[in-house]
Amino acid sequence: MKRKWRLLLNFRNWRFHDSTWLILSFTVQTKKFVDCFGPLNFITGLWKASLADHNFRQLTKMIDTATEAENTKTFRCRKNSPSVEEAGSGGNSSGGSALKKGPWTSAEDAILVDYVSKHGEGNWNAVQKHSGLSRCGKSCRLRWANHLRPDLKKGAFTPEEESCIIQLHAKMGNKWACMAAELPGRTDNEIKNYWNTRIKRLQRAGLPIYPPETSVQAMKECQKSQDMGSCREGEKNRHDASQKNCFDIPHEFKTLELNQGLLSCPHALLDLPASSILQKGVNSSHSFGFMFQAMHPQKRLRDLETPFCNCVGITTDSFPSFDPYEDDTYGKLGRTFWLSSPYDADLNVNNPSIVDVLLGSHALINGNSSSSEPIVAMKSELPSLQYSASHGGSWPIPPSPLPSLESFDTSIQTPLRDQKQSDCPSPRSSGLLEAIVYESQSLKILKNKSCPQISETSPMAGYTVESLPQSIAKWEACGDPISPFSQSAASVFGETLISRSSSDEPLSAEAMPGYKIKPEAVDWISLESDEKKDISSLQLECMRPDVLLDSFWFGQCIWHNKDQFITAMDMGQLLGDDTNRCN
DNA sequence: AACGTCACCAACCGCGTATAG
DNA sequence: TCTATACGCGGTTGGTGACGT
Repeated sequence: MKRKWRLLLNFRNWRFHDSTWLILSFTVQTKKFVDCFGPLNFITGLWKASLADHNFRQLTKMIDTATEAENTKTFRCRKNSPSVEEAGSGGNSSGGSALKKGPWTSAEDAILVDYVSKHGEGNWNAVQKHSGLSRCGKSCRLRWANHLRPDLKKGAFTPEEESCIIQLHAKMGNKWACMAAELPGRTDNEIKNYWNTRIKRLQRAGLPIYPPETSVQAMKECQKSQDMGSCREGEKNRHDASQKNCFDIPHEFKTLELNQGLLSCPHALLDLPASSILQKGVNSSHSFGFMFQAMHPQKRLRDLETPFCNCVGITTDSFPSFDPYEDDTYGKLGRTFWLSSPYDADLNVNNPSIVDVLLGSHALINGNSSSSEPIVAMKSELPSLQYSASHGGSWPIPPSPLPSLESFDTSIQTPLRDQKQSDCPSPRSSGLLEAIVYESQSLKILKNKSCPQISETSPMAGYTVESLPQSIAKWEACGDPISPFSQSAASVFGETLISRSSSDEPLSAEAMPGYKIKPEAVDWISLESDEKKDISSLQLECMRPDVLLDSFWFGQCIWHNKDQFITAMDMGQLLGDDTNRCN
């Protein structure tokens, strides 16, 4: 039995090395194990089979006692890799040399609650020292703030809260903490998670992030403050405010301020800031709410037919009204999809100026972008297929390969509008390129037109109710698989964002955190010679049925790192033996 | 039943800021 | 003024269960 513990010990130490981490990349469901070892992943089935609960603690105790010296040595070795150290810390080491990570146990919660009730909040690093919790102060604070605080409100957000969050986000942007302050009992993390989830949902559905009412309201507030002179007080002040007063106006709205002319043109609010998409990425919660979410292919069109009618009913005097919070995702597409796709080519053909206006984007003028926005990510999300595909069609061809976004401001100013478009404007590309093209057009327009002019020349007022649906119908009738509807920018973005990491870049250890392919020979070398013998001798037993069964579970290990096969088998052997013993 | 996908959530990490020495 | 430390915030990751295929 002693030998087995030693083998397990070796295994435990091994896990502290990056190269062996994968060995333990299994799911743990045995709570006791988690409680004792922390988030150390293990093989549930094997563990359950091999160790009864009653001797579980005994096992861990033995391991800790017997390996104290080795652990000390190991920790010293791991000192250069804090993350690994923390990740590997079982949480039961004494002296605070290792901090536990991962899910909190009820026991830890109790300790923390007890500590805070006695000492109050704050001084979180002292918690570890005085309470014996093997958690860093950061973790303690987070746990308390997000879960243990007595004033926390549990459960799903109420519709009122959701409404509030949307409005707050329209005003504040990603100031989660500030938003949480406005929502008693809710945490910034909660709100953030909610928002991110919601954003994903809306983007998948191709719906605007903000309901129009919220957007308009935020803009009104902005304009109001502008009228009061506060806006004009300077961007500097506003920037300061964004840092301090928690009532920052998202720069999308700031941009609107910059385009004062547009503010006087309500329908200009219908702008699609495709550039904001491009600048920020679709995951950006700062992405402007008015953004036309590109429609998904035909199947969505039917759902949207009615809303399109609603959409075209928009006049310069009114916005379509609806209850933006009727459901959580504006799931009733028909109700909420109040703006048409900007990639409706027929729109462009038949009513080019409509597109001009629809796409005329204040965001284009917005050279600023939140520091928190994933610009870089967005840059890399540009699907290369878009450009190459565009060559084959009559869609406006960019004068150069799809520019990087560093130069995007320049590229979108390219007067592509002057380029002749064919009568059959089916783009041979998906939405992103159109977005770029359209944005370039609209930028030029915005640069050349003042807002009143836009207002006067706006086709919105003269836009017929039939036009949009008809345009869509044409696309549907054409059945053009590569029509703008067949692959929208949004879908491209979304899909690309989701899949990119696995498809766009060659896999490498660096690109795959946690997947350190190269084994560390030191693990094996560092074993005592008698331990090697143990392992070697155990290999001879590998043909035993129970061992084979166990080894099956280590398939991942074998696959990822065949050099560590022995260790995996060793572990399987160990557990197999334990099974025998316990049974 | 197995598998894949997605939504949700908890927790971690890095960075910036505030504060004390 | 500089440095170290504590804290807070926002972005991101990883686990898990539900659901669909």
